[in-house]
Amino acid sequence: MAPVQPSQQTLTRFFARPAGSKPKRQATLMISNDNPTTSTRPENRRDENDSEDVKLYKNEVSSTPDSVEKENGLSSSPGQKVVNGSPPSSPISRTGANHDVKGTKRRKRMGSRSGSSSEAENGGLPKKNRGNTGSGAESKALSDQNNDEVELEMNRDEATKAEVSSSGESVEAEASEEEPVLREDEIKEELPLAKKEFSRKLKWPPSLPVPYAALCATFEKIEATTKRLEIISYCAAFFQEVLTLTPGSLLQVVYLFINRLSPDYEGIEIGLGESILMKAIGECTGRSQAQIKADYQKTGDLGTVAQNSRMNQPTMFKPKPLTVEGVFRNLKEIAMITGSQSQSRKVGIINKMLSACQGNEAKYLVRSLEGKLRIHLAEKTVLSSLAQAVVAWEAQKKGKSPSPTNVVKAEEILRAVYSEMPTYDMIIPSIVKNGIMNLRESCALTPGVPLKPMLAKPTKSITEVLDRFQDQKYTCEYKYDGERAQIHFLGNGQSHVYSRNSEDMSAKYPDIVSAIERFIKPETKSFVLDCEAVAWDRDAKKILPFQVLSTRKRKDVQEGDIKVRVCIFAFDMLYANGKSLLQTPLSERRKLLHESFNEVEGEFTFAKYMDGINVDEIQEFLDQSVKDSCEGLMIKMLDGDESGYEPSKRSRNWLKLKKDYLTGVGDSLDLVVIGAFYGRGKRTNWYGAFLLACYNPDSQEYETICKIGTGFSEEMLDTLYQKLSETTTARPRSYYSYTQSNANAPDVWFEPTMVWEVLAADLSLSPVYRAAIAEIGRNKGVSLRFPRFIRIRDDKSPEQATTSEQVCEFYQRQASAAGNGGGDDFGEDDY
DNA sequence: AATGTCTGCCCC
DNA sequence: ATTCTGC
DNA sequence: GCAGAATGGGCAGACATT
Repeated sequence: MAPVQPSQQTLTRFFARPAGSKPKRQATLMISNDNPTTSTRPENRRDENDSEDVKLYKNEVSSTPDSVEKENGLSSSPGQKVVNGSPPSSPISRTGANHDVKGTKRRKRMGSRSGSSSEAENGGLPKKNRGNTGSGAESKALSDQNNDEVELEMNRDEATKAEVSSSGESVEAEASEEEPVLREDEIKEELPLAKKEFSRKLKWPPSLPVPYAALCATFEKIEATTKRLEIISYCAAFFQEVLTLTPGSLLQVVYLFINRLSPDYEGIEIGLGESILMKAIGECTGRSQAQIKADYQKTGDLGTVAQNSRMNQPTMFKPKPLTVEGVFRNLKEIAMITGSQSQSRKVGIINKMLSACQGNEAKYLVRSLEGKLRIHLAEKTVLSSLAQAVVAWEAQKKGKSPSPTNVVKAEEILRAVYSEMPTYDMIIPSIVKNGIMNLRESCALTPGVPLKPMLAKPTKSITEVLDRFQDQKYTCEYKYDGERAQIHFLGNGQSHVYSRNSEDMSAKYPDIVSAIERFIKPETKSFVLDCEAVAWDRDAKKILPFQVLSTRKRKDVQEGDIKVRVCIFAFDMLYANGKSLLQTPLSERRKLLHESFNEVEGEFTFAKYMDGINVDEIQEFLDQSVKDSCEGLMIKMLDGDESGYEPSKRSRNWLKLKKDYLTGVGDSLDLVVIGAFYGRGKRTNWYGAFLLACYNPDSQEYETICKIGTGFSEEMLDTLYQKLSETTTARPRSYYSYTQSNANAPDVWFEPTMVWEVLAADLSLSPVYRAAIAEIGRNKGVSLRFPRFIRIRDDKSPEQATTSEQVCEFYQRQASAAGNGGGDDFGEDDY
């Protein structure tokens, strides 16, 4: 909400870096090994990276020699052992390091958890940590002094002000309109200051290509904090710089920030993942796959692996520094390569880029290729930042200061426009040309461009639903278990089907595309519908499970070859005959929907619904929905301001109620932990997921049933690592039944010691898991859909875990509950 | 031609 | 998909 | 409550390998 944020919060509140964030862990690691002074290295490290980047393009792209010498001096200053932004590769053994990290982390965590109840006795640990990390702020100031004395003065100045403004911030965020004066101040003073910091470090000559290093330096800054306002300020400052110096590159810059190559519906994909990336890194650096893999395990980040191993390859010629344009072009080229040898050609391009990387560029390049930037910044934040940057830029052109009112307005406009037309290819040129305030005129909801679908919040009980909707009018609809389908009809006879993620599925559903006109009443000329496409058995005239739908072909589907038929269940209408209906209340949208189409059984029907009902009726409707092969209910506000269609918002205006959300209702199993996978990102140095099994008393074997990776608090993950790492075995026990050929094998195997309660939405027939494989009798085991951890069952031994027979019963019961008459009868041909 | 591996703003 | 976490 | 980032099963497709 707050349109402008004091960037200098960084300086005064550095110590408040949240627990569990990556930098914190690094700091913690070092605290445990070094004295307090050296524990400030992470801050130094970042500064140093910055200076490296500055050197990069100041020396090689252009020539503003101003602070280069000073910064060189800083880079070579003693005591800065971390050169390339990696955590210090600790001399102690991995195990030892883990113990230190986890020990410290755990104490801190528990301390902060119990903080309110026993502040006095536990407060010491977190405070100690804070103190140590907090000295980062001092050290930051110190290095800035080396760096640039003038800025030090500014920082101190800012720091004082930040104390004031940040203390008023929480109040202001909630009552944003009451203090416009303060905001005005902030705008005038602080935005330019944030900008100034970047100008000094990240300037490039006007109209020359944007150095990739400048973008990566911004990523680095962003990654170092979790404060959203701070992130936005870095992001916005960089965008503004791009607008000022090289406006033509803003589109590519934004694409790199959101880690995409084009609008989703164009379907341009990088088409390479972890495996090939590891191969590329190995090839480029002359290191073995085993080494790469070990590094990956240790750092939890392929980007860091690439950055650390990059230097090993001697280069004869110093490659030209990377530019945003060049990197973007190469990424797109990689995405376009297809056919035989395509993978090695992709690797070739990657290697060329990697050897041109300097400083932290390799890290972010690899993360871009992976498709995960992991810097706590994604679409929504980029949107806010973009709005701020544009307002500041537009004001700057007129020699004025940006007004906070305009910032708020611009953010609103941009958000609304983006959700209706999520296409930066249209939005950014329009902004640059016509200004952000006029954006609505050029970009609005248009059939042919998919909009972000409205999402629903999970609800834990019927009571919660009633609490939310109180005495207001609401409606309950069946939640069908299929695939979201946004159907567009352009009026020229053309139609398209888009998925929940705005992928163009028209090629997967030629049957829908050709049939849609039969369902339209004559007066309906153009529309956008929100629907669920559900697998449909035409003979039995009933809904088929999601697993059947997913076997449909996706490409080059000929209508005659279609094996899995679908029925469309329409539940909303977003656009009709040239008019957007997003602001229209649901009751009217639904009325319009029903007036505009004819139902055809088994092909096109309206979602079943029931309006304005009480608890018992909801319960009954919920049960009925499950009997009718649905997942549960959607509950939606029917009238008033809150009943509009809000694209991309998982708003409280739509709730979803599924039987497994209700405590004590879903399928709950007690399963044995027999293996684990190392975690990545924020789960580095922990297990990120586990392999579970049920028990078969007949064979006395543990049969794998699923992996599990959600439902754990960080504290629990820590505990689990400590407990389970002591039960590892070199090989799987002989009495474990699992699929061997598969790459599904865990990183570590355990002895069977622990039982967990696990919740699932459904049971599925699995190609890889072995649970109840004999009982089912189709040479397929059973697995769980949407498994999540509930709790440890200390009261159960592994032999008391859920048995294969019980798993089989669960599976059969589910099939009959769905009205399948005692056994599911789908897909028998396959077994 | 059969089989194996990897990938997906995949779908959920 | 579900879930947890910092803001 | 939002936004982001961990993680699940399982499918068709695309390539690589045999």
